[in-house]
Amino acid sequence: MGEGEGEGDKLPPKKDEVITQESMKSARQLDFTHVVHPLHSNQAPVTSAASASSSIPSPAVTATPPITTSQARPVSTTTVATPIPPPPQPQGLLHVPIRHPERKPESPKSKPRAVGVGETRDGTPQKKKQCNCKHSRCLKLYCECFASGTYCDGCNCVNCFNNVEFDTARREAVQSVLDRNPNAFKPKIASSPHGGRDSREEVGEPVMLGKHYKGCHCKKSGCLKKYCECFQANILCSENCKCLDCKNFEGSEDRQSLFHGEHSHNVAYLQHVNAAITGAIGSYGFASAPGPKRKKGQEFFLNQGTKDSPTHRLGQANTGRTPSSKTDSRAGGPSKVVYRSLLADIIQPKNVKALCSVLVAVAGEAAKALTEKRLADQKETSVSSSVQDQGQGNNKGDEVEKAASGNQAEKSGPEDSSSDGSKGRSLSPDTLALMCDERDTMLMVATSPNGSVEPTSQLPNGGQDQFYAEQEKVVLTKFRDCLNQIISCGELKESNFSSSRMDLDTPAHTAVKIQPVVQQRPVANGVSQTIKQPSQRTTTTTPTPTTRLTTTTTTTTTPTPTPIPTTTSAQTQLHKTPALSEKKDL
DNA sequence: GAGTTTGAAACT
DNA sequence: CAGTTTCAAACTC
Repeated sequence: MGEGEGEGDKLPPKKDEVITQESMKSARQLDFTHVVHPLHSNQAPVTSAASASSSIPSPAVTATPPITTSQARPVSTTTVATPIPPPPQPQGLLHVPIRHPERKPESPKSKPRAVGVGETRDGTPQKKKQCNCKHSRCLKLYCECFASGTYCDGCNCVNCFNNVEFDTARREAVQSVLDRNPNAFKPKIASSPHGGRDSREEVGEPVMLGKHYKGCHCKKSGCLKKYCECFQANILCSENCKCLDCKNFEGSEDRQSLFHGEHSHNVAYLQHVNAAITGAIGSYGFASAPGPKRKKGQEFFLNQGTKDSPTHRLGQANTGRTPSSKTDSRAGGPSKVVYRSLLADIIQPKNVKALCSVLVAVAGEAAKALTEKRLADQKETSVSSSVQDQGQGNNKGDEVEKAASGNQAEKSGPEDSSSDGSKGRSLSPDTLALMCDERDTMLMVATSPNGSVEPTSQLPNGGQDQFYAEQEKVVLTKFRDCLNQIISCGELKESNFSSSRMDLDTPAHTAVKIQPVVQQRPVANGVSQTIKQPSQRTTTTTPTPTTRLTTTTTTTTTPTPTPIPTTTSAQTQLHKTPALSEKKDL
């Protein structure tokens, strides 16, 4: 192969790519009118208009995360600004997973590809894969960008037609593809036929996603490599698949060893764990969303990367895996492992944000209080020193303080300190860690007129570390309290879940019953507690806690319970915690 | 980074 | 619809 690539004129337009201006309809027209979406029922519940547009391969209307959300970013390529005026579309369309999500999770072992940054539905930055097409002009489904309905953006492709300049050709290609397969631009991974995952998740029901509507046809990969679309999408092979020697089924030892065995420390696994935890704070971790792209994510996952969507991967527990021959032959192993925290429906991103705000506010308060205290101490010190020893250096008070601090030896001077602080320690580490969106707020607090809260400018160097230490202590204490509240929340939910399971322990709820548990070990800081497993019928898969998880492992990853505490009530519960309610006071 | 393998997409 | 070819990603070395 390889012949004929190069300049576009060398590529004779194939019969399905000949551009006929007269007959050509706009991409939107094409996509909105004649495409039938039998799979729509498997997608997230959106309006009919949204469903129609969800298949539109034009970036202007696909509303895939990378396109729709990246406009705030300084992306300079032409693909971001779409010349096509986007048709009116429901907001819900923005949440339609990107097409071909199974392609998106970045393999930890794959080559480092040039990537752009997209965002998942919740705004989490996520890598957008970029194609390397050479012969398809990015106008065939071979091209991931084209297949996902997006323009190529910063890709490494050659002779790319998948951009604004060649929009006409692109539209024609779209039409051609749609003629062949009206579902070509639909997500190939169907969620539960019973409804969208969103609605299910809102009621706390386990999100069962993932069924390749065409199925894979793998022969040699055992469906345990990313060649397999199912595997890549973190889903199990289904009865739709026509694969040979499939190992991507529940209970597969190969598959389990891949995820939980000797590879338990690899990046993919960590992505799984992280995705699970991400889910605990409200992210869907939909791998696909290139997402999930936790996507993907991550990349589920895992992302993604991202095999970053455990829930996604395990999504077939009660969906579509109808008792087909394939299912029957494979089932029998342990039930599916759903990495989903009890807190998944409790902790929402806004809660995290609120927590950050609270902590930042606490930091500010602490800084203020400490500053006042310090100034008072300094007054006393200076007075006493002047009385007792006027002949000695006028820095003695500072020296004493330095000695008390015990860690200021290498301070070179106020300027250095200030500059150092601006680079590294102008804010305490915990504050920095919390400052994601609160940076402005924090700066405002720090520089408030009466506030004397700005330690860098108002405190002598000698006490800075101690100052920060004290501030840190206050903040971390508050953070610990908040985490304890969250843990209590989860325990409450868990206990409700456990009790309710007894009620639900009927054959009709078998799928729920068999969900196993992932139990997080308590973390070293002693804050978290060992969470009892609600079910003993489950296989315990204990992800190895990593340093990356140090903070978040204070929450427990447990199976998704039945919807006992609804999201609303759970959130209310969370908001009742002193820590979060304190924000109002502040 | 180059070459190979793989399976989906495209084609016949 | 089945078989073959093309293609690009995944993977290996």
